[in-house]
Amino acid sequence: MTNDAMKIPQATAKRLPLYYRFLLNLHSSGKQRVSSAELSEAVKVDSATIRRDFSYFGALGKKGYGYNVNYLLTFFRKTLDQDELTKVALIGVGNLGTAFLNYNFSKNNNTKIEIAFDVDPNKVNTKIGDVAVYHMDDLDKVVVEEGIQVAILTVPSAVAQPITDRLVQANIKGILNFTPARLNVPPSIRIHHIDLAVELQSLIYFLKHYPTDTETTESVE
Amino acid sequence: MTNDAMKIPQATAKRLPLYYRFLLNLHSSGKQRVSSAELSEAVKVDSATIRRDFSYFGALGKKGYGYNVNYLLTFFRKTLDQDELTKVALIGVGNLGTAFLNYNFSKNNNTKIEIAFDVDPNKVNTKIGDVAVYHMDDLDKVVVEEGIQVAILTVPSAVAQPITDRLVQANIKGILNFTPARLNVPPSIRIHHIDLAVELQSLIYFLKHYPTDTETTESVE
DNA sequence: ATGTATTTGTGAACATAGAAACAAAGTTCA
DNA sequence: TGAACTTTGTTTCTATGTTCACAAATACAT
Repeated sequence: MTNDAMKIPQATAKRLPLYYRFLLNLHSSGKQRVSSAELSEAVKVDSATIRRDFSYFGALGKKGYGYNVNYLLTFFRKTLDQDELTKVALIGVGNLGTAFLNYNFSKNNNTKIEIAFDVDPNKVNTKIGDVAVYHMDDLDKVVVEEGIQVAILTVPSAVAQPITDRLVQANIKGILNFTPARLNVPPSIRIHHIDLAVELQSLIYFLKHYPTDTETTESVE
Repeated sequence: MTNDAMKIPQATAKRLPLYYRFLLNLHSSGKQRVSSAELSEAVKVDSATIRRDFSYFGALGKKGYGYNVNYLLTFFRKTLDQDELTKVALIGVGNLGTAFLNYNFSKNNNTKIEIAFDVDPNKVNTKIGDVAVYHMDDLDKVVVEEGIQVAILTVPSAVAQPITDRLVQANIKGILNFTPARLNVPPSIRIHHIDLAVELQSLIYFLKHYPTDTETTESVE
């Protein structure tokens, strides 16, 4: 296991892909250098936070100058991609799953959805956005054979746990869970939950209970 | 603006919808009482954290007994729903947007997607999962007329900012942004970003750099 | 060359979140 | 009733994350 970046704060790690994407944008628009202030404007993260984030990797910038876009880009490419490609499978080719398959991941990074699984006979043995769809029955076998390490779970919540159990058996390392179910997995497996209903509800809760700037100050438009 | 829950930590606020959903599950399975330990098992949140979260709202439980499911449920319904319904519009009826329209939000809570917008003539003037699709040209007018307060943004990133500007003009209060774009909005508007590519990339980063329990300790099964 | 402008990298202060641990209160059962 | 058990609510501690503020280093203009 690579130890060089072991103690980088999780909050920082979550921002890295974001920085990377905006650096790509800057690069393709021909920009040679960028300051933490400019980057801050683009990604909406405090400039001090950006400098702090970058500093975990050493001194990447130059005082009085800023950061060299190409250098940063190369550096983060190495850091994020970590040489080898991670194989991802998508489980459940419904609307949400299809959205993922059409999303062009590999364009900006080395992440690539290798295979998809579903039970629908109309989808099995077709290709959606360049990705072959297998039958769910073959999940265990194919995941092992292909050495899939990450699964995106976009299945009905009723089957989320049983399918997760099979993924665990098939030696998966991480799951991106879009179902509302809270999955039981051994502690060696990492799960990120993205719960669409919760996201919407909590946004609404914030709107109602946490007045934003202009509402707190006396003037109300 | 309701001030009673003003200083509840954001982390707590984000967990409320989750608690609410699991309480609904418990209720429909006939359970009368529940302890923080049981709830912890179900939602995968430390029981002390759950008790702490609940305590912000006062003493909702009984020592030696736990929490009354019905009472909690009623309490959270009031807290989350805040009486009046929040009107939500979905902008962009692609795969991701369609996933939202078919997702049965109103089943578990009062959140309801009222209208959708798209530019595709095949979709305009149809209904998808019970929600009418309008043409994007009518966005400004309809949003104002209907008093829409929240928008779910599932459009191509190229048009994200211009559409956001129109939403701001139309007096929207909050945006759930699924595009990779970081939107410019006045500070009075709250935006939650959900960036699918970033989620996937950061999961992979964590897998590679943050060994989980069983990998750190010597035994590996 | 010299002086002024920038802009980084980081020490220190502050803010937020999570978890352990336990007294106090209530429950349960004989 | 009273003793043993349960479980909350909160105090305290620790960890994590963010921001300020500024010295040090470099760039740039004249």
